[in-house]
Amino acid sequence: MADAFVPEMLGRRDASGQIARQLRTAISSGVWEPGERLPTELELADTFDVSRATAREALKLLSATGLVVSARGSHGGTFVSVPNAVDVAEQLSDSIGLWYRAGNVTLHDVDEARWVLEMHCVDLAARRRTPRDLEAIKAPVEASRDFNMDIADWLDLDLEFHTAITKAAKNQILELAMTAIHLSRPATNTVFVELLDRATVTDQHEAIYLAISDSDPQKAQEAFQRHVSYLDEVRRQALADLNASEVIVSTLPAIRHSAANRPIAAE
Amino acid sequence: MADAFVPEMLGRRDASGQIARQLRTAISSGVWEPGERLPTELELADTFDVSRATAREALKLLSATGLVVSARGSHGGTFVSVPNAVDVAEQLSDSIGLWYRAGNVTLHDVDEARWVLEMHCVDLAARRRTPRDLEAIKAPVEASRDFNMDIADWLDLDLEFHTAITKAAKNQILELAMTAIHLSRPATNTVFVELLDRATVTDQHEAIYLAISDSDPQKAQEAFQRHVSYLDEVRRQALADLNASEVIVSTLPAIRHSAANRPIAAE
DNA sequence: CAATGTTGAATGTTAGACCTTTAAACCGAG
DNA sequence: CTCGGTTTAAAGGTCTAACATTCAACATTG
Repeated sequence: MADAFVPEMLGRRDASGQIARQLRTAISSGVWEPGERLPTELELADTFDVSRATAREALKLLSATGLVVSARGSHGGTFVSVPNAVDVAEQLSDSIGLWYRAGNVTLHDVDEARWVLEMHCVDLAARRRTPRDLEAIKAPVEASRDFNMDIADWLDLDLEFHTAITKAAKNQILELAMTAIHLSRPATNTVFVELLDRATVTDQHEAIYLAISDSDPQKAQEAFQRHVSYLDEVRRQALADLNASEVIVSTLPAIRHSAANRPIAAE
Repeated sequence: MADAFVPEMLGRRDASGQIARQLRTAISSGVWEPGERLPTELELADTFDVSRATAREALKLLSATGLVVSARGSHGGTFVSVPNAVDVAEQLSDSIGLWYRAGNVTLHDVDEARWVLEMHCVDLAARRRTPRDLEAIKAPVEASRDFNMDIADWLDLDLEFHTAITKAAKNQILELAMTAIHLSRPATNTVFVELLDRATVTDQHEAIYLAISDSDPQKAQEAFQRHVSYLDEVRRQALADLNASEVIVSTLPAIRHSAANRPIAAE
Protein backbone atom coordinates (compact mmCIF):
# COMPACT_ATOMS: atom_id res chain seq x y z
CA MET A 1 0.00 0.00 0.00
CA ALA A 2 2.95 2.29 0.30
CA ASP A 3 2.98 3.20 -3.35
CA ALA A 4 4.50 6.42 -4.47
CA PHE A 5 2.40 9.37 -5.39
CA VAL A 6 2.24 9.77 -9.16
CA PRO A 7 0.87 13.14 -10.19
CA GLU A 8 -0.99 13.43 -13.46
CA MET A 9 -1.04 16.26 -15.94
CA LEU A 10 -3.62 18.90 -15.24
CA GLY A 11 -6.33 19.99 -17.61
CA ARG A 12 -6.78 23.63 -18.20
CA ARG A 13 -9.61 24.34 -15.81
CA ASP A 14 -9.97 24.06 -12.08
CA ALA A 15 -6.36 23.34 -11.27
CA SER A 16 -6.81 23.37 -7.51
CA GLY A 17 -9.78 21.02 -7.74
CA GLN A 18 -7.88 18.57 -9.90
CA ILE A 19 -4.92 18.58 -7.56
CA ALA A 20 -7.23 18.07 -4.61
CA ARG A 21 -8.88 15.11 -6.33
CA GLN A 22 -5.53 13.48 -7.04
CA LEU A 23 -4.37 13.95 -3.49
CA ARG A 24 -7.70 12.67 -2.16
CA THR A 25 -7.42 9.53 -4.26
CA ALA A 26 -3.86 9.04 -3.14
CA ILE A 27 -4.82 9.35 0.50
CA SER A 28 -7.76 6.98 0.11
CA SER A 29 -5.58 4.40 -1.55
CA GLY A 30 -2.99 4.55 1.16
CA VAL A 31 -0.13 6.46 -0.41
CA TRP A 32 0.11 8.30 2.86
CA GLU A 33 -1.07 6.86 6.12
CA PRO A 34 -2.84 8.87 8.80
CA GLY A 35 -0.22 10.97 10.52
CA GLU A 36 2.12 11.07 7.56
CA ARG A 37 3.18 14.34 6.01
CA LEU A 38 2.25 15.35 2.50
CA PRO A 39 4.67 17.33 0.35
CA THR A 40 5.00 20.96 1.32
CA GLU A 41 3.01 23.60 -0.51
CA LEU A 42 6.08 24.61 -2.42
CA GLU A 43 6.86 21.04 -3.44
CA LEU A 44 3.30 20.48 -4.59
CA ALA A 45 3.35 23.73 -6.52
CA ASP A 46 6.53 22.59 -8.19
CA THR A 47 5.20 19.09 -8.88
CA PHE A 48 2.06 20.30 -10.59
CA ASP A 49 3.69 23.37 -12.09
CA VAL A 50 1.32 25.82 -10.45
CA SER A 51 1.80 28.65 -8.03
CA ARG A 52 1.91 28.15 -4.32
CA ALA A 53 -1.48 29.85 -3.94
CA THR A 54 -3.10 27.22 -6.14
CA ALA A 55 -1.45 24.37 -4.29
CA ARG A 56 -2.65 25.92 -1.04
CA GLU A 57 -6.21 26.04 -2.30
CA ALA A 58 -6.03 22.36 -3.17
CA LEU A 59 -4.95 21.58 0.37
CA LYS A 60 -7.73 23.79 1.73
CA LEU A 61 -10.22 21.68 -0.17
CA LEU A 62 -8.92 18.62 1.61
CA SER A 63 -8.73 20.23 5.01
CA ALA A 64 -12.37 21.26 4.73
CA THR A 65 -13.42 17.62 5.04
CA GLY A 66 -10.90 16.89 7.75
CA LEU A 67 -8.79 14.71 5.50
CA VAL A 68 -5.66 16.70 6.30
CA VAL A 69 -4.55 19.20 8.89
CA SER A 70 -1.83 21.79 8.60
CA ALA A 71 0.73 22.87 11.12
CA ARG A 72 3.10 25.76 11.05
CA GLY A 73 6.61 25.90 12.30
CA SER A 74 9.86 24.35 11.30
CA HIS A 75 8.59 20.81 11.38
CA GLY A 76 5.17 21.85 10.18
CA GLY A 77 3.42 20.80 7.03
CA THR A 78 0.24 19.13 5.93
CA PHE A 79 -0.58 15.80 7.54
CA VAL A 80 -3.09 13.12 6.73
CA SER A 81 -5.62 13.12 9.51
CA VAL A 82 -8.49 11.02 10.74
CA PRO A 83 -11.63 13.09 10.36
CA ASN A 84 -13.33 14.01 13.58
CA ALA A 85 -16.66 12.21 13.93
CA VAL A 86 -18.54 15.24 15.17
CA ASP A 87 -17.26 17.37 12.32
CA VAL A 88 -18.34 14.77 9.80
CA ALA A 89 -21.74 14.59 11.43
CA GLU A 90 -22.05 18.36 11.27
CA GLN A 91 -21.28 18.40 7.59
CA LEU A 92 -23.80 15.66 7.05
CA SER A 93 -26.44 17.56 8.95
CA ASP A 94 -25.69 20.70 6.98
CA SER A 95 -26.28 18.75 3.81
CA ILE A 96 -29.46 17.23 5.15
CA GLY A 97 -30.69 20.66 6.16
CA LEU A 98 -30.13 22.00 2.68
CA TRP A 99 -31.77 18.98 1.11
CA TYR A 100 -34.72 19.59 3.33
CA ARG A 101 -34.94 23.25 2.37
CA ALA A 102 -34.61 22.34 -1.27
CA GLY A 103 -37.37 19.75 -0.96
CA ASN A 104 -35.09 16.83 -1.79
CA VAL A 105 -35.92 15.13 1.47
CA THR A 106 -39.01 15.38 3.60
CA LEU A 107 -39.49 15.52 7.32
CA HIS A 108 -40.85 12.05 6.97
CA ASP A 109 -37.60 10.78 5.45
CA VAL A 110 -35.56 12.13 8.32
CA ASP A 111 -37.95 10.89 10.98
CA GLU A 112 -38.21 7.49 9.43
CA ALA A 113 -34.44 7.14 9.21
CA ARG A 114 -34.15 8.24 12.78
CA TRP A 115 -36.59 5.68 14.11
CA VAL A 116 -35.17 2.92 11.99
CA LEU A 117 -31.69 3.60 13.25
CA GLU A 118 -32.62 4.17 16.82
CA MET A 119 -34.78 1.09 16.96
CA HIS A 120 -31.66 -0.91 16.28
CA CYS A 121 -29.55 1.14 18.61
CA VAL A 122 -32.03 0.30 21.36
CA ASP A 123 -31.72 -3.37 20.53
CA LEU A 124 -27.94 -3.25 20.52
CA ALA A 125 -27.82 -1.08 23.63
CA ALA A 126 -29.79 -3.70 25.51
CA ARG A 127 -27.21 -6.28 24.49
CA ARG A 128 -24.03 -4.29 25.00
CA ARG A 129 -24.64 -1.63 27.61
CA THR A 130 -22.06 -1.32 30.32
CA PRO A 131 -22.86 -0.06 33.81
CA ARG A 132 -21.40 3.26 32.74
CA ASP A 133 -23.75 3.40 29.75
CA LEU A 134 -26.66 2.76 32.07
CA GLU A 135 -25.64 5.70 34.21
CA ALA A 136 -25.53 7.94 31.17
CA ILE A 137 -28.99 6.80 30.08
CA LYS A 138 -30.54 7.03 33.51
CA ALA A 139 -29.32 10.51 34.40
CA PRO A 140 -31.31 12.50 31.83
CA VAL A 141 -34.45 10.48 32.57
CA GLU A 142 -34.33 11.37 36.22
CA ALA A 143 -33.37 14.96 35.56
CA SER A 144 -36.35 15.45 33.30
CA ARG A 145 -38.74 14.62 36.13
CA ASP A 146 -38.53 18.30 37.00
CA PHE A 147 -41.47 19.53 34.98
CA ASN A 148 -40.87 23.19 35.70
CA MET A 149 -37.80 23.10 33.54
CA ASP A 150 -37.44 25.34 30.56
CA ILE A 151 -38.50 23.67 27.32
CA ALA A 152 -35.06 24.12 25.80
CA ASP A 153 -33.38 22.45 28.76
CA TRP A 154 -35.90 19.67 28.65
CA LEU A 155 -35.15 19.12 24.99
CA ASP A 156 -31.46 19.00 25.79
CA LEU A 157 -32.14 16.21 28.25
CA ASP A 158 -34.17 14.38 25.63
CA LEU A 159 -31.24 14.62 23.25
CA GLU A 160 -28.88 13.48 25.99
CA PHE A 161 -31.06 10.43 26.61
CA HIS A 162 -31.18 9.39 23.00
CA THR A 163 -27.50 10.09 22.50
CA ALA A 164 -26.61 7.92 25.48
CA ILE A 165 -28.59 5.04 23.99
CA THR A 166 -26.84 5.50 20.69
CA LYS A 167 -23.46 5.36 22.36
CA ALA A 168 -24.39 2.29 24.32
CA ALA A 169 -25.02 0.47 21.05
CA LYS A 170 -21.25 0.55 20.48
CA ASN A 171 -21.27 1.03 16.74
CA GLN A 172 -19.42 4.05 15.42
CA ILE A 173 -21.19 4.05 12.09
CA LEU A 174 -24.67 3.99 13.56
CA GLU A 175 -23.59 6.59 16.09
CA LEU A 176 -22.40 8.85 13.32
CA ALA A 177 -25.67 8.56 11.47
CA MET A 178 -27.67 9.24 14.61
CA THR A 179 -25.53 12.23 15.49
CA ALA A 180 -26.05 13.73 12.05
CA ILE A 181 -29.79 13.27 12.32
CA HIS A 182 -29.89 14.72 15.79
CA LEU A 183 -27.91 17.73 14.66
CA SER A 184 -30.28 18.35 11.79
CA ARG A 185 -33.28 18.15 14.07
CA PRO A 186 -33.46 21.87 14.80
CA ALA A 187 -33.54 22.49 11.08
CA THR A 188 -36.34 20.03 10.49
CA ASN A 189 -38.29 19.64 13.70
CA THR A 190 -39.53 22.26 16.16
CA VAL A 191 -43.31 22.43 16.07
CA PHE A 192 -44.57 19.47 17.98
CA VAL A 193 -42.48 19.42 21.11
CA GLU A 194 -44.67 21.89 22.93
CA LEU A 195 -47.64 19.60 22.58
CA LEU A 196 -45.98 16.66 24.28
CA ASP A 197 -46.94 15.59 27.75
CA ARG A 198 -43.67 15.53 29.58
CA ALA A 199 -44.73 13.01 32.17
CA THR A 200 -45.80 10.60 29.46
CA VAL A 201 -42.58 11.01 27.55
CA THR A 202 -40.47 10.61 30.65
CA ASP A 203 -42.34 7.47 31.62
CA GLN A 204 -41.69 6.05 28.20
CA HIS A 205 -38.03 6.95 28.47
CA GLU A 206 -37.87 5.22 31.79
CA ALA A 207 -39.46 2.09 30.35
CA ILE A 208 -36.81 2.03 27.67
CA TYR A 209 -34.11 2.53 30.23
CA LEU A 210 -35.41 -0.28 32.41
CA ALA A 211 -35.55 -2.68 29.51
CA ILE A 212 -32.00 -1.83 28.52
CA SER A 213 -30.99 -2.20 32.12
CA ASP A 214 -32.57 -5.67 32.10
CA SER A 215 -30.61 -6.52 28.95
CA ASP A 216 -33.89 -7.38 27.29
CA PRO A 217 -33.66 -6.30 23.64
CA GLN A 218 -37.20 -7.31 22.79
CA LYS A 219 -38.74 -5.44 25.66
CA ALA A 220 -36.56 -2.45 24.88
CA GLN A 221 -37.68 -2.37 21.28
CA GLU A 222 -41.30 -2.67 22.33
CA ALA A 223 -40.90 0.19 24.77
CA PHE A 224 -39.24 2.25 22.11
CA GLN A 225 -41.99 1.38 19.69
CA ARG A 226 -44.56 2.74 22.13
CA HIS A 227 -42.54 5.91 22.46
CA VAL A 228 -42.43 6.38 18.72
CA SER A 229 -46.11 5.67 18.39
CA TYR A 230 -46.94 8.30 20.96
CA LEU A 231 -44.77 10.92 19.29
CA ASP A 232 -46.24 10.06 15.95
CA GLU A 233 -49.76 10.33 17.29
CA VAL A 234 -49.11 13.73 18.83
CA ARG A 235 -47.71 14.83 15.56
CA ARG A 236 -50.69 13.60 13.60
CA GLN A 237 -52.96 15.36 16.04
CA ALA A 238 -51.08 18.59 15.61
CA LEU A 239 -51.20 18.27 11.86
CA ALA A 240 -54.91 17.56 12.00
CA ASP A 241 -55.46 20.67 14.10
CA LEU A 242 -53.69 22.79 11.57
CA ASN A 243 -54.77 23.16 8.05
CA ALA A 244 -53.17 19.88 7.10
CA SER A 245 -54.51 19.54 3.62
CA GLU A 246 -51.17 19.96 1.96
CA VAL A 247 -49.07 18.23 4.56
CA ILE A 248 -48.05 14.71 3.85
CA VAL A 249 -49.12 12.63 6.80
CA SER A 250 -46.32 10.66 8.27
CA THR A 251 -46.69 6.95 8.16
CA LEU A 252 -44.18 5.21 10.28
CA PRO A 253 -43.15 1.81 9.10
CA ALA A 254 -44.33 -0.98 11.29
CA ILE A 255 -41.00 -1.88 12.72
CA ARG A 256 -40.92 -5.38 13.99
CA HIS A 257 -38.70 -6.13 16.85
CA SER A 258 -36.35 -8.77 15.71
CA ALA A 259 -34.98 -11.57 17.68
CA ALA A 260 -33.81 -12.64 14.26
CA ASN A 261 -32.39 -9.29 13.32
CA ARG A 262 -29.00 -9.93 14.73
CA PRO A 263 -26.95 -11.59 12.06
CA ILE A 264 -23.58 -10.05 12.60
CA ALA A 265 -20.71 -12.09 13.83
CA ALA A 266 -19.81 -11.56 17.42
CA GLU A 267 -16.69 -9.61 18.09
CA MET B 1 -33.60 35.54 2.66
CA ALA B 2 -34.64 36.00 6.25
CA ASP B 3 -32.00 37.86 8.19
CA ALA B 4 -29.08 39.87 7.02
CA PHE B 5 -25.57 38.55 7.31
CA VAL B 6 -23.78 40.07 10.28
CA PRO B 7 -20.04 39.44 10.17
CA GLU B 8 -18.14 39.19 13.41
CA MET B 9 -14.66 40.34 14.25
CA LEU B 10 -11.95 37.84 13.52
CA GLY B 11 -9.49 36.51 15.99
CA ARG B 12 -5.88 36.53 15.00
CA ARG B 13 -5.45 32.94 13.88
CA ASP B 14 -6.99 31.03 11.03
CA ALA B 15 -8.78 33.88 9.32
CA SER B 16 -10.07 31.84 6.39
CA GLY B 17 -11.40 29.15 8.71
CA GLN B 18 -13.25 31.67 10.84
CA ILE B 19 -14.78 33.33 7.82
CA ALA B 20 -15.82 29.96 6.48
CA ARG B 21 -17.47 29.06 9.79
CA GLN B 22 -19.42 32.31 9.84
CA LEU B 23 -20.59 31.84 6.29
CA ARG B 24 -21.47 28.24 6.99
CA THR B 25 -23.57 29.21 9.97
CA ALA B 26 -25.26 31.92 7.95
CA ILE B 27 -26.12 29.49 5.18
CA SER B 28 -27.42 26.89 7.62
CA SER B 29 -29.62 29.46 9.32
CA GLY B 30 -31.12 30.61 6.08
CA VAL B 31 -29.46 33.95 5.48
CA TRP B 32 -29.10 32.86 1.90
CA GLU B 33 -31.34 30.31 0.27
CA PRO B 34 -30.08 27.67 -2.15
CA GLY B 35 -29.40 29.40 -5.42
CA GLU B 36 -28.78 32.80 -3.91
CA ARG B 37 -25.52 34.59 -4.44
CA LEU B 38 -23.08 35.31 -1.65
CA PRO B 39 -21.04 38.50 -1.65
CA THR B 40 -18.23 38.55 -4.17
CA GLU B 41 -14.72 37.65 -3.10
CA LEU B 42 -13.78 41.31 -3.10
CA GLU B 43 -16.78 42.27 -1.01
CA LEU B 44 -16.04 39.52 1.50
CA ALA B 45 -12.40 40.57 1.66
CA ASP B 46 -13.53 44.11 2.34
CA THR B 47 -16.14 43.04 4.91
CA PHE B 48 -13.69 41.01 6.96
CA ASP B 49 -10.75 43.26 6.25
CA VAL B 50 -8.62 40.52 4.74
CA SER B 51 -7.04 40.04 1.37
CA ARG B 52 -8.90 38.53 -1.53
CA ALA B 53 -6.79 35.38 -1.32
CA THR B 54 -7.94 34.75 2.24
CA ALA B 55 -11.58 35.34 1.35
CA ARG B 56 -11.14 32.94 -1.56
CA GLU B 57 -9.74 30.27 0.74
CA ALA B 58 -12.76 30.62 2.99
CA LEU B 59 -15.03 30.04 0.01
CA LYS B 60 -12.92 27.06 -1.03
CA LEU B 61 -13.54 25.52 2.36
CA LEU B 62 -17.26 25.78 1.75
CA SER B 63 -17.12 24.58 -1.82
CA ALA B 64 -15.25 21.46 -0.73
CA THR B 65 -18.39 20.20 1.00
CA GLY B 66 -20.64 21.27 -1.82
CA LEU B 67 -22.25 24.03 0.20
CA VAL B 68 -21.49 26.60 -2.46
CA VAL B 69 -20.47 26.62 -6.09
CA SER B 70 -18.67 29.33 -7.99
CA ALA B 71 -19.27 30.64 -11.46
CA ARG B 72 -17.16 32.93 -13.54
CA GLY B 73 -18.33 35.59 -15.87
CA SER B 74 -20.03 38.93 -15.53
CA HIS B 75 -22.97 37.60 -13.58
CA GLY B 76 -20.89 34.97 -11.86
CA GLY B 77 -20.20 34.69 -8.20
CA THR B 78 -20.52 32.19 -5.39
CA PHE B 79 -23.91 30.60 -4.95
CA VAL B 80 -25.46 28.54 -2.21
CA SER B 81 -25.95 25.07 -3.57
CA VAL B 82 -27.58 21.82 -2.56
CA PRO B 83 -24.85 19.26 -2.00
CA ASN B 84 -24.86 16.36 -4.38
CA ALA B 85 -25.84 13.13 -2.65
CA VAL B 86 -23.14 11.05 -4.29
CA ASP B 87 -20.45 13.56 -3.36
CA VAL B 88 -21.59 13.57 0.24
CA ALA B 89 -21.59 9.79 0.25
CA GLU B 90 -18.07 9.77 -1.15
CA GLN B 91 -16.82 12.07 1.54
CA LEU B 92 -18.49 9.91 4.12
CA SER B 93 -16.90 6.80 2.74
CA ASP B 94 -13.50 8.49 2.71
CA SER B 95 -13.94 9.26 6.37
CA ILE B 96 -15.07 5.73 7.13
CA GLY B 97 -12.08 4.37 5.26
CA LEU B 98 -9.71 6.46 7.32
CA TRP B 99 -11.44 5.53 10.53
CA TYR B 100 -11.02 1.92 9.56
CA ARG B 101 -7.35 2.34 8.80
CA ALA B 102 -6.85 4.15 12.08
CA GLY B 103 -8.66 1.42 13.98
CA ASN B 104 -11.50 3.71 15.08
CA VAL B 105 -14.06 1.45 13.48
CA THR B 106 -13.93 -2.25 12.80
CA LEU B 107 -15.11 -4.30 9.88
CA HIS B 108 -17.75 -5.52 12.23
CA ASP B 109 -19.09 -2.00 12.79
CA VAL B 110 -19.43 -1.38 9.08
CA ASP B 111 -20.98 -4.74 8.34
CA GLU B 112 -23.41 -4.45 11.20
CA ALA B 113 -24.50 -0.99 10.13
CA ARG B 114 -24.92 -2.24 6.61
CA TRP B 115 -27.15 -5.13 7.56
CA VAL B 116 -29.17 -3.05 9.98
CA LEU B 117 -29.83 -0.44 7.35
CA GLU B 118 -30.46 -2.84 4.53
CA MET B 119 -32.78 -4.98 6.59
CA HIS B 120 -35.03 -1.99 6.85
CA CYS B 121 -34.55 -1.01 3.25
CA VAL B 122 -35.77 -4.47 2.31
CA ASP B 123 -38.83 -3.99 4.46
CA LEU B 124 -39.58 -0.60 2.99
CA ALA B 125 -38.84 -1.74 -0.52
CA ALA B 126 -41.45 -4.46 -0.17
CA ARG B 127 -43.96 -1.80 0.79
CA ARG B 128 -43.08 0.89 -1.68
CA ARG B 129 -41.52 -0.66 -4.73
CA THR B 130 -42.87 0.46 -8.07
CA PRO B 131 -42.87 -1.75 -11.16
CA ARG B 132 -39.82 0.16 -12.30
CA ASP B 133 -38.05 -0.60 -9.03
CA LEU B 134 -38.83 -4.28 -9.52
CA GLU B 135 -37.23 -4.20 -12.94
CA ALA B 136 -34.10 -2.64 -11.50
CA ILE B 137 -33.93 -5.30 -8.79
CA LYS B 138 -34.65 -8.20 -11.10
CA ALA B 139 -32.13 -7.35 -13.81
CA PRO B 140 -28.91 -7.93 -11.84
CA VAL B 141 -30.30 -11.14 -10.36
CA GLU B 142 -30.91 -12.62 -13.77
CA ALA B 143 -27.66 -11.31 -15.17
CA SER B 144 -25.67 -12.96 -12.41
CA ARG B 145 -26.93 -16.38 -13.44
CA ASP B 146 -24.00 -16.42 -15.82
CA PHE B 147 -21.49 -18.13 -13.61
CA ASN B 148 -18.59 -17.75 -16.03
CA MET B 149 -18.56 -14.08 -15.39
CA ASP B 150 -15.50 -12.31 -14.07
CA ILE B 151 -15.55 -11.90 -10.31
CA ALA B 152 -15.36 -8.12 -10.59
CA ASP B 153 -18.35 -8.00 -12.91
CA TRP B 154 -20.23 -10.32 -10.64
CA LEU B 155 -19.51 -8.04 -7.71
CA ASP B 156 -20.79 -5.10 -9.71
CA LEU B 157 -24.05 -6.92 -10.22
CA ASP B 158 -24.22 -7.66 -6.53
CA LEU B 159 -23.80 -3.98 -5.80
CA GLU B 160 -26.40 -3.12 -8.43
CA PHE B 161 -28.87 -5.48 -6.77
CA HIS B 162 -28.42 -4.03 -3.33
CA THR B 163 -28.45 -0.48 -4.63
CA ALA B 164 -31.72 -1.09 -6.42
CA ILE B 165 -33.29 -2.33 -3.21
CA THR B 166 -32.03 0.71 -1.39
CA LYS B 167 -33.56 3.01 -3.98
CA ALA B 168 -36.85 1.16 -3.87
CA ALA B 169 -37.11 1.96 -0.16
CA LYS B 170 -37.67 5.58 -1.16
CA ASN B 171 -35.86 7.22 1.69
CA GLN B 172 -33.09 9.62 0.74
CA ILE B 173 -31.42 9.49 4.13
CA LEU B 174 -31.22 5.73 4.28
CA GLU B 175 -30.10 5.69 0.67
CA LEU B 176 -27.30 8.10 1.48
CA ALA B 177 -26.12 5.95 4.35
CA MET B 178 -26.21 2.81 2.25
CA THR B 179 -24.36 4.49 -0.58
CA ALA B 180 -21.61 5.61 1.75
CA ILE B 181 -21.25 2.12 3.15
CA HIS B 182 -21.22 0.56 -0.29
CA LEU B 183 -18.57 3.00 -1.43
CA SER B 184 -16.39 2.16 1.52
CA ARG B 185 -16.70 -1.54 0.89
CA PRO B 186 -13.63 -1.84 -1.31
CA ALA B 187 -11.64 -0.22 1.45
CA THR B 188 -12.87 -2.59 4.09
CA ASN B 189 -13.99 -5.84 2.58
CA THR B 190 -13.27 -8.06 -0.42
CA VAL B 191 -11.50 -10.96 1.20
CA PHE B 192 -14.39 -13.36 1.41
CA VAL B 193 -16.14 -12.92 -1.87
CA GLU B 194 -14.10 -15.56 -3.63
CA LEU B 195 -15.33 -18.18 -1.20
CA LEU B 196 -19.00 -17.58 -1.92
CA ASP B 197 -21.04 -20.02 -3.91
CA ARG B 198 -22.54 -17.89 -6.62
CA ALA B 199 -25.54 -20.08 -7.23
CA THR B 200 -26.45 -19.95 -3.55
CA VAL B 201 -26.06 -16.20 -3.41
CA THR B 202 -28.09 -15.69 -6.55
CA ASP B 203 -30.85 -17.93 -5.27
CA GLN B 204 -30.98 -15.90 -2.11
CA HIS B 205 -31.10 -12.70 -4.11
CA GLU B 206 -33.95 -14.09 -6.11
CA ALA B 207 -35.85 -15.02 -2.99
CA ILE B 208 -35.51 -11.47 -1.76
CA TYR B 209 -36.63 -10.16 -5.10
CA LEU B 210 -39.68 -12.39 -5.15
CA ALA B 211 -40.73 -11.35 -1.68
CA ILE B 212 -40.39 -7.70 -2.59
CA SER B 213 -42.30 -8.39 -5.75
CA ASP B 214 -45.06 -9.94 -3.62
CA SER B 215 -45.08 -6.84 -1.41
CA ASP B 216 -44.48 -9.09 1.55
CA PRO B 217 -42.18 -7.22 3.95
CA GLN B 218 -41.93 -10.01 6.45
CA LYS B 219 -41.02 -12.62 3.88
CA ALA B 220 -38.54 -10.21 2.37
CA GLN B 221 -36.85 -9.62 5.69
CA GLU B 222 -36.70 -13.32 6.33
CA ALA B 223 -35.15 -13.94 2.93
CA PHE B 224 -32.66 -11.19 3.54
CA GLN B 225 -31.94 -12.64 6.94
CA ARG B 226 -31.05 -15.96 5.33
CA HIS B 227 -28.77 -14.16 2.91
CA VAL B 228 -26.95 -12.39 5.70
CA SER B 229 -26.65 -15.57 7.72
CA TYR B 230 -25.04 -17.33 4.80
CA LEU B 231 -22.56 -14.53 4.18
CA ASP B 232 -21.78 -14.42 7.85
CA GLU B 233 -21.19 -18.13 7.99
CA VAL B 234 -18.85 -18.10 5.02
CA ARG B 235 -16.94 -15.35 6.66
CA ARG B 236 -16.64 -17.19 9.94
CA GLN B 237 -15.46 -20.23 8.07
CA ALA B 238 -12.83 -18.23 6.26
CA LEU B 239 -11.64 -16.70 9.46
CA ALA B 240 -11.46 -20.09 11.10
CA ASP B 241 -9.40 -21.51 8.24
CA LEU B 242 -6.77 -18.87 8.51
CA ASN B 243 -4.43 -18.22 11.33
CA ALA B 244 -6.25 -15.66 13.44
CA SER B 245 -3.23 -13.51 14.04
CA GLU B 246 -2.51 -13.25 10.33
CA VAL B 247 -6.08 -12.26 9.66
CA ILE B 248 -5.94 -9.45 12.12
CA VAL B 249 -2.83 -8.16 10.47
CA SER B 250 -4.21 -8.42 6.98
CA THR B 251 -7.70 -7.12 7.58
CA LEU B 252 -7.05 -4.62 10.29
CA PRO B 253 -3.74 -2.96 9.72
CA ALA B 254 -3.31 -1.48 13.13
CA ILE B 255 -1.73 1.72 12.06
CA ARG B 256 0.03 3.59 14.70
CA HIS B 257 1.81 6.82 14.11
CA SER B 258 5.51 6.73 14.36
CA ALA B 259 7.02 8.98 16.95
CA ALA B 260 8.28 11.29 14.25
CA ASN B 261 4.78 11.94 13.00
CA ARG B 262 2.74 14.75 14.33
CA PRO B 263 -0.17 13.71 16.49
CA ILE B 264 -3.40 14.60 14.84
CA ALA B 265 -6.09 16.58 16.51
CA ALA B 266 -8.75 18.61 14.89
CA GLU B 267 -9.21 21.72 16.97
C1' DC C 1 22.83 23.63 33.98
C1' DA C 2 19.14 26.44 32.80
C1' DA C 3 17.28 30.33 30.70
C1' DT C 4 17.45 32.91 26.61
C1' DG C 5 18.33 34.22 21.97
C1' DT C 6 18.92 32.83 16.93
C1' DT C 7 17.74 30.71 12.85
C1' DG C 8 15.68 27.94 9.28
C1' DA C 9 11.64 25.87 7.39
C1' DA C 10 7.11 25.71 6.94
C1' DT C 11 2.35 27.64 6.79
C1' DG C 12 -0.59 32.12 7.01
C1' DT C 13 -1.48 36.49 4.83
C1' DT C 14 -1.03 40.43 1.81
C1' DA C 15 -0.90 43.23 -2.47
C1' DG C 16 -1.40 43.81 -7.05
C1' DA C 17 -1.34 42.17 -11.54
C1' DC C 18 -2.99 39.53 -15.41
C1' DC C 19 -5.92 35.76 -17.57
C1' DT C 20 -10.38 33.56 -18.64
C1' DT C 21 -15.13 33.31 -18.78
C1' DT C 22 -19.70 35.07 -19.20
C1' DA C 23 -23.76 37.71 -20.12
C1' DA C 24 -25.38 41.91 -21.21
C1' DA C 25 -25.02 46.08 -23.90
C1' DC C 26 -23.96 47.81 -28.18
C1' DC C 27 -23.86 48.38 -33.03
C1' DG C 28 -23.84 47.76 -37.81
C1' DA C 29 -25.67 45.14 -41.89
C1' DG C 30 -29.55 43.28 -44.12
C1' DC D 1 -36.81 46.19 -36.94
C1' DT D 2 -34.27 42.11 -36.48
C1' DC D 3 -30.31 39.33 -36.58
C1' DG D 4 -25.68 38.41 -35.55
C1' DG D 5 -21.24 39.71 -34.37
C1' DT D 6 -18.33 42.79 -31.24
C1' DT D 7 -17.27 45.20 -27.26
C1' DT D 8 -17.10 45.56 -22.48
C1' DA D 9 -17.59 45.15 -17.60
C1' DA D 10 -17.77 42.03 -13.79
C1' DA D 11 -16.51 38.14 -11.57
C1' DG D 12 -13.77 34.12 -10.47
C1' DG D 13 -8.93 31.68 -11.55
C1' DT D 14 -4.08 32.08 -11.35
C1' DC D 15 0.56 34.03 -10.73
C1' DT D 16 4.31 36.52 -8.45
C1' DA D 17 6.80 38.19 -4.79
C1' DA D 18 6.91 39.58 -0.83
C1' DC D 19 6.15 39.78 4.50
C1' DA D 20 4.22 37.70 9.00
C1' DT D 21 3.91 34.02 12.21
C1' DT D 22 4.99 29.83 14.31
C1' DC D 23 7.82 26.20 16.05
C1' DA D 24 11.60 23.10 16.89
C1' DA D 25 16.31 22.62 17.00
C1' DC D 26 20.48 24.70 17.90
C1' DA D 27 23.56 28.08 19.87
C1' DT D 28 24.67 31.30 23.32
C1' DT D 29 24.90 33.27 27.54
C1' DG D 30 24.45 34.03 32.68
